[in-house]
Amino acid sequence: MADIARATGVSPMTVSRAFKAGGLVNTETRDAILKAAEELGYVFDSTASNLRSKKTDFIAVTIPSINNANFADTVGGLSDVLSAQGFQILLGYTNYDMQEEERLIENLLRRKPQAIAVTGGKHTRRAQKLLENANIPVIETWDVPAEPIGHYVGFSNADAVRSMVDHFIEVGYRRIAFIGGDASRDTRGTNRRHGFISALRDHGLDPFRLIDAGPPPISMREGANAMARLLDEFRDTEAVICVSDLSAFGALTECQRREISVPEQIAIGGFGDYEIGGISVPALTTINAHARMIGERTGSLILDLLSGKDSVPHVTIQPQLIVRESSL
Amino acid sequence: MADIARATGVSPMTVSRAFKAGGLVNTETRDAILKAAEELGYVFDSTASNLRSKKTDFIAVTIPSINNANFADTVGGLSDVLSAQGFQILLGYTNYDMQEEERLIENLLRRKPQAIAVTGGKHTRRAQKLLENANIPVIETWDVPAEPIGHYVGFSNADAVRSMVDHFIEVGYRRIAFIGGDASRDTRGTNRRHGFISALRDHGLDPFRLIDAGPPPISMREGANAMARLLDEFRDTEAVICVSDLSAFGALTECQRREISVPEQIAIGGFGDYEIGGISVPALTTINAHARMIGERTGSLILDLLSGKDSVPHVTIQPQLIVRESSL
DNA sequence: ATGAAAGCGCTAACAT
DNA sequence: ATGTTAGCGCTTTCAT
Repeated sequence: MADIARATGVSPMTVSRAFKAGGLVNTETRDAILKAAEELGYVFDSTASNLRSKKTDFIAVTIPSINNANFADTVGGLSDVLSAQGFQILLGYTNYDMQEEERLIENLLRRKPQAIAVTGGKHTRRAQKLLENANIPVIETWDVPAEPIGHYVGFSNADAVRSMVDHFIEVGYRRIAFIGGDASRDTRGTNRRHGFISALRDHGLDPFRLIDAGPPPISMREGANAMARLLDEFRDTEAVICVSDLSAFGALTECQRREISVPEQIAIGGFGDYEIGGISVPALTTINAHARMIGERTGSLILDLLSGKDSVPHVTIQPQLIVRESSL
Repeated sequence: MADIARATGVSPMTVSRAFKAGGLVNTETRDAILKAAEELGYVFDSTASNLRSKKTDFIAVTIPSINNANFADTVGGLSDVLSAQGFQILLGYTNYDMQEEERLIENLLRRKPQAIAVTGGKHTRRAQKLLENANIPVIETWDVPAEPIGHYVGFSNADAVRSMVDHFIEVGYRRIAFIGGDASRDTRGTNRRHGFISALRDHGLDPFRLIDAGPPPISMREGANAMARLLDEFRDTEAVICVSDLSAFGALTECQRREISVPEQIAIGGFGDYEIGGISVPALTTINAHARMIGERTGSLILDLLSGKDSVPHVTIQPQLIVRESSL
């Protein structure tokens, strides 16, 4: 900036102002400054700006895995809303591990983000404390936390699955199984399984057809393997709900390999409304959790909070049951 | 840091050293400092560190879209290699648009990353210049650039498709079509189509069965729509190669809906070795471009370059043809 | 509309 | 092993 100031015969402060959006600078002066900057190959140094102004325009975001279309959609929504306002997302992957999440949150906070959005409503004690003391907006997503740290944009995974169970029962299925929902790592999957269990109980059915598909992420292949076990262990199963569309599609392919027709011999439901479920033959009944909208709402909430606008503390998303051929 | 220094009776400089990895600090002193830091709820401020030390530990990365398993894999590989060494990735999405890429690169460079990895080997003139003048390692990926800016980790998309054409012809297919490869935005897709065209010509076949699936990203649905057009326009087609596994799977579902058997009535090939292709029924013949390895190699290359180790300037990945049921 | 002075919170460089 | 000094490149604040 000093070089540009010298070249244009103004003070560094005027150069600084010329680069800001609402800078109160004479138009001609600004043009001269921008021209000199381009000629000198000047690149604005935000590290200095960050330090002095205590504004980084970073938004920290943690997701379990980048390689999941649902979370990618959420980040996409967040990114579109926030980068339009000049924010840069600092993305980190927890790999579905709360210890890893803690490390990640600690590292991200050192970068002085102006807000942080985390996936899920359950964290280590220390992570919880770090977030509480960070003194920036904290938004938990994809869940309804038992004790929210700050704000949240989420939904009840259990209730969402319950709505699918109700649908299956209404259509006439009774011997219903569930695939996935590892208790050790994935709270959302676990909540979905809990929702399944309590819904079956409420209908007077015994929820013993539970197939463990291992810790997340649950691949299509693992869904297929789980389906194989289900078909072997509980031959009279009429319907199965899978923890995600990916495992549900894997389960479908296992049926295709065994020439078991879906839904005539067994119905299948998934979760997440991934693209695959809408185009597979048969198409998969699923729950649309509005992944992208979660990101967009989180982004708007952050913008409101940072601009001091008053805003609702909690946003509850309404997941939508989508009935397709696989359960009819 | 001053507070911690006061509380522990040392100088701020010692506190600073206590937080560094190889810090030459007395063990007891360090313990006392870390304890005081924890008690005071101190969070290290990297914005100040970044400015003073001219090291941000940021690595900038641009990809066309976050919602693509191939690019997500590349970022995953990059992230695993780099975050283990304390680097934070600054991710940006170009949405398959070179103008958007230019804006993105300009913004990312202001953050003073220590290296930048971009997807593809073609950029606007200005983006090219920005990268050249950035004075940090620049790595182009997923392609073999005509004029590399710095380093690259990639492969020839055209040659990869050529290997698939060779396979199709060897198996006996002659009337072969190609779906995708929009010329306006996606250089990788375009290169694949070029590879298809020149391979067919080399085999003495006329490559006129080209179905445009629109600008990227090409969804499964768009693949299905393209397949519908192919089946209507060129009824005697024996085989089709799609620009990606996603469109290939969409094409497969269109065949399933029309009760056209694959590969008996028409063979299908994809690109990218997405999970879907390995588990669909029939499984899809594809090209594994080693997306994750591209990320890992790019990460290692960056580590080498930043640590002054000498390293090969260009890494050429060897894509692998994977023959599955859909082309037998 | 522009300028001058001061300082953000660290760490490079040098000293002991 | 630890301390002192200075300063990274911006922007806040106050002045004109």
